[in-house]
Amino acid sequence: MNHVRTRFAPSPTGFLHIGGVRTAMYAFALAKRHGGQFLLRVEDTDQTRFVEGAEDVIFSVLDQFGLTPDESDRHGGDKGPYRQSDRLDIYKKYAEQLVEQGDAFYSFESKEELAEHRRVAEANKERFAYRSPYRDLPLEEAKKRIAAGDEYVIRQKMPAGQGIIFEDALQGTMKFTTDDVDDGILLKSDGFPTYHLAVVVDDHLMEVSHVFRGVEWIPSIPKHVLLYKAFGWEMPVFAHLSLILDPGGGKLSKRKGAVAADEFLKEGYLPQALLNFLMLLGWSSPQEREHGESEREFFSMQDFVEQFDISDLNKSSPVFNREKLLWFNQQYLQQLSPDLFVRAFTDWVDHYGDDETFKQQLVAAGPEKVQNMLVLEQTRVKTLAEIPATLQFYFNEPGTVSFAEVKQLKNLTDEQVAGVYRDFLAELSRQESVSSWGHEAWEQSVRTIAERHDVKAGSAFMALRIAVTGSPFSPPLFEVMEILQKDTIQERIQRYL
RNA sequence: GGCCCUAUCGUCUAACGGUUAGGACGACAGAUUCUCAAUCUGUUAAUCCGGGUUCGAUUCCCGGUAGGGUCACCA
Repeated sequence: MNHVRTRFAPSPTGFLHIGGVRTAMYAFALAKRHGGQFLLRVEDTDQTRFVEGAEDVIFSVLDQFGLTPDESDRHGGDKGPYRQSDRLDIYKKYAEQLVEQGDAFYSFESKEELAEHRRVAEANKERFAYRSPYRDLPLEEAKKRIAAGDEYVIRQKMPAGQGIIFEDALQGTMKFTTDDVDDGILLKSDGFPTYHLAVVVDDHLMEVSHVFRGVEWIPSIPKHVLLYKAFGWEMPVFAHLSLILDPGGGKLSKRKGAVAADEFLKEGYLPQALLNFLMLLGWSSPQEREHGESEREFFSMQDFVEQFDISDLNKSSPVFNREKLLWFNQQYLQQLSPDLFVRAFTDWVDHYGDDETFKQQLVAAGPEKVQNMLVLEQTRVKTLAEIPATLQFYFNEPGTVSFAEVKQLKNLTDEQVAGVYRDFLAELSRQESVSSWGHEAWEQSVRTIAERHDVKAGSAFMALRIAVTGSPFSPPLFEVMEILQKDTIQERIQRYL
């Protein structure tokens, strides 16, 4: 495959759907696999949907996922401009060319006429493709009206009864007829192109070789095919990607959690985990089949790039399974070296942390102590966002807990619990520090104390855990005490006496 | 409703005419453990239905059913 150029072409709506990341990833991978270019084009032809700062979101998200474009408005490239609103004169020129050729026409219907058509179509229960009454208006007459100041659009002139056969790299062969297709608008009355015109013109001019886009574009394929034909341009290879479905049915929606790419990041997912999860939604490695490596499901972006091919994609639509994503994230979190884990968390706090008190507490504790705390959490959390809550007890004195509510302590007498606390405090006061006490000796002491008061060792640990952390769930007690240090431990246990 | 697409455990998927239909997530059970996790082991569960084609269909064809997409001066 020579000269592979792919593109990602989002609209700047202010947020990037997680499905868009998957589309971009596939496009990115194909380009990289074949030593080609991956470009980013901003499709901002809908003025009514202009959102301030939306382009920043797109660039920032792609960057965080490592899907950095080779060409774009911000990365350079000689096929620009890469923002459609900066290409208006280009679209106008090509639209007018089509009019001159007879493949499009100036059209003057009012909003009312259009609404009437729609009403009739609906009443008939069946939908007929729209045929504009202006499609056969002599060009001279149309030009006169325009000169007179009439508002106009340019519509594509759909031929009657023409079969269209389309070959999709993923979907296979599809057949359509122009009788089902509208005389669709190519150039709007505000001078902006519609998607159909812009996408064809741009993909050609930018020399895009492979187009990845969602299946929602399939119904408009005939329009695009006819445009390529009218211009006499060769079509790129198309792959219409399945849509990611919501567990509740339909397109992945916001009902149950995030759908925007940066929301997932904010929720504490690692980009590489997200990417790995996403790539498996509709793709499976060819190596599985060849080598029987059916158990493999961890792929770095590099692994993916090395083996990605359109033919390994699935046509059916996958359901977005948040449990599995969570599992992937946990796995990736665990695989991180302690240093990288700490870095991932501190980066996350810098980016998304909104608790100023907590941030100050981290600074006050110092990097070494924070690292010690974090290492204890590495196998215990599934997302980075869970971490702040788990560290609270280090910084804030926990409330006291009623033992009656704690399973292991229910059957103990007040005497027993108090005895354990008093003896432990006595032992502790003899130690220089928790660290110098040492894990072995510390644990032996607790066990001995437990025995002395006729309490199970587990219950003694639990009683201490509750006093020190305020919760029946915590990281290993000795390590926790080492971080908290002698004085704090004494104070906290003292509260129960 | 018209047009288009899809259909293997609850979910993601493998098996490109011949397998005891495999793996992963989840769930459940056990092991381990000072708790919760993590880890290890095991169990659970699928070819949508009906016709063909074939010696033989998860796999090919047709129909049904179900799900999805789309029918804008939005992309």
